[in-house]
Amino acid sequence: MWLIVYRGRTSSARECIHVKNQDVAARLREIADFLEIQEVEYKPRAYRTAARNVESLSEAVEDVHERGELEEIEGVGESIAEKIADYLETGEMSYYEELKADLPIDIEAITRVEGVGPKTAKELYTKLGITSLDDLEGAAEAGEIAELGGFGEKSQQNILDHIEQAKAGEERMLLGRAIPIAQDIEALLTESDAFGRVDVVGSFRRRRPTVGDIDVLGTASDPESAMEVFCTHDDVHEVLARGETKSSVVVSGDLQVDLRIVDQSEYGAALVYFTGSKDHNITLRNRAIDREWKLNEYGLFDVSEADNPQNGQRVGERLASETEEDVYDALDLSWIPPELREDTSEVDAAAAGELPELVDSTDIRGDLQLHTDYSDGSHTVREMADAADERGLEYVLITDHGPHAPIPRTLDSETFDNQRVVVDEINDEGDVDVTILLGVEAEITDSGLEIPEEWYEACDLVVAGMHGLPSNPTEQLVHALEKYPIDILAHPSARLINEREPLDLDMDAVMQTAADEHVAIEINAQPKRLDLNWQSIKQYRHTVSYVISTDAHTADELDFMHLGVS
DNA sequence: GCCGTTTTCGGCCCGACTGTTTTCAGTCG
Repeated sequence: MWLIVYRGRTSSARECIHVKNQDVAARLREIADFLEIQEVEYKPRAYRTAARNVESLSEAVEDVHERGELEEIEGVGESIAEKIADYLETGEMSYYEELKADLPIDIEAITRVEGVGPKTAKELYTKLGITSLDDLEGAAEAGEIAELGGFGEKSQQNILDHIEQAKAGEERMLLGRAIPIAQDIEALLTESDAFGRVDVVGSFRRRRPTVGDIDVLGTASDPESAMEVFCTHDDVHEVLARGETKSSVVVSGDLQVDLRIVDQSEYGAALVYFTGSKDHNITLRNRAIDREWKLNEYGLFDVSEADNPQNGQRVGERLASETEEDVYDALDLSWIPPELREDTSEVDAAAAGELPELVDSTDIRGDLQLHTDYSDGSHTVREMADAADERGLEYVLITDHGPHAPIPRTLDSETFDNQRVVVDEINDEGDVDVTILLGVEAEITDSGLEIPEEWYEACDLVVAGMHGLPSNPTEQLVHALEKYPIDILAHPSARLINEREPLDLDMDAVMQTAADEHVAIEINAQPKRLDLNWQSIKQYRHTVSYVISTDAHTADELDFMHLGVS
């Protein structure tokens, strides 16, 4: 058991995963940096792989440790497992502390500066005694860095340009916020004569809940003029790099956008490569290597006859590259939807022809959580009904907040009865082609579900959710699910991406109770929630039933549905 | 330091861009 802590922007940067997992991952990454400085071979990569896999665990690393299964984590062997155990048991990782004692610099912060890596950090420490971001800023402002051999004015200016960003920490942008920006860029490039095909790839195409940057792939008959369009359009705040085939710019909202221009005949291989994830790509590449082939962004090549397969981009006989389907097919795999390319056994499933059929936006018939001006929504029941009708929904469930929700205005017996009348009227009039169901979002408190007994009968469905931060959330949730006639558990982990860590829940217990009590689990489509998270959705998909709801508080928010679907 | 439907030893993904080099190391994705 540990406390959920808030440590400002830096620690809340990534998609909310268990804090301790992130702490362990951060230590392992710093170890990798220190080893890289010492020019140790291969170990840094091993530590980084372990860090990434610890960070993306869907459960607390402490729980894994308690079961004695740390070595079951991909990329964690005997040695790294010992170090993790050391940290979990003592609060310190002695190996890390030793390395840090030898080189007492804030490696994590300093390498956050764009363009500054471990080697540079070491150099700056040895020659100027720089140990922190403040030291670094001071030295750059004093012009000391440009004086160093191997550095120049540009290196120094680069540090000054990016130090504020490094101080602020890394904040990943919500997918919901990135979508309009990415669509604008895509439209701008597509409409330009310089570009042929244009696709937004990377974590955006995989529809991760947050994106670190926007990766764009394109074709162009004249790459130079295409780069000109990309690097000089109105919204470009800074050009980080500009080459013949690859450029990076920063646009509004401090969002980095990378463009890669490739040949039309190699577009499929590039799509695969730049859609990722990194681990998915490595798995694909290893599959190619097993066959004496080579996979890169230019294609899939048979290098069994090649003299020097490492040498060059297009070595050997080309097997595939034009479309994604060609590349996957050549590797004896069915085409894998981008959302699944996270290296969570999708490659094995594709090899066995057992990929699941994914839910699509066109499968969505209704929306089972939305709010009106009876509580904290902006629009009336009638307005929400019209909006749902416009979007072709067959049914919606109105779920205004019940008593004890931590908001100024909640339903009471009088307003609830009144809302029932309004809903019945709209249904009876029949001038909207959508069935309006009436429910409530009942607050789960330490006393249970405190809504009037008669509401259970009056509601078509009861949604229950937790908005506070109790010390024993698992107990409260399990108790509520067992004792009350709840139909849907809303946003189970209560996370708010970049703002609030998920509740420290025994998710196995919650999901099993929900299954036993026939309670559906909500996939909340609000950009900040996307809760239940995708890892857990996959983990419990054979245990519970899911509903996807927008939790709309305005008519426009009904359009969030696609985020929940993703 | 990790890992193995050819290995418990011998490999480890791969290429673009920048700045400062006079041929390449460092960084990034």
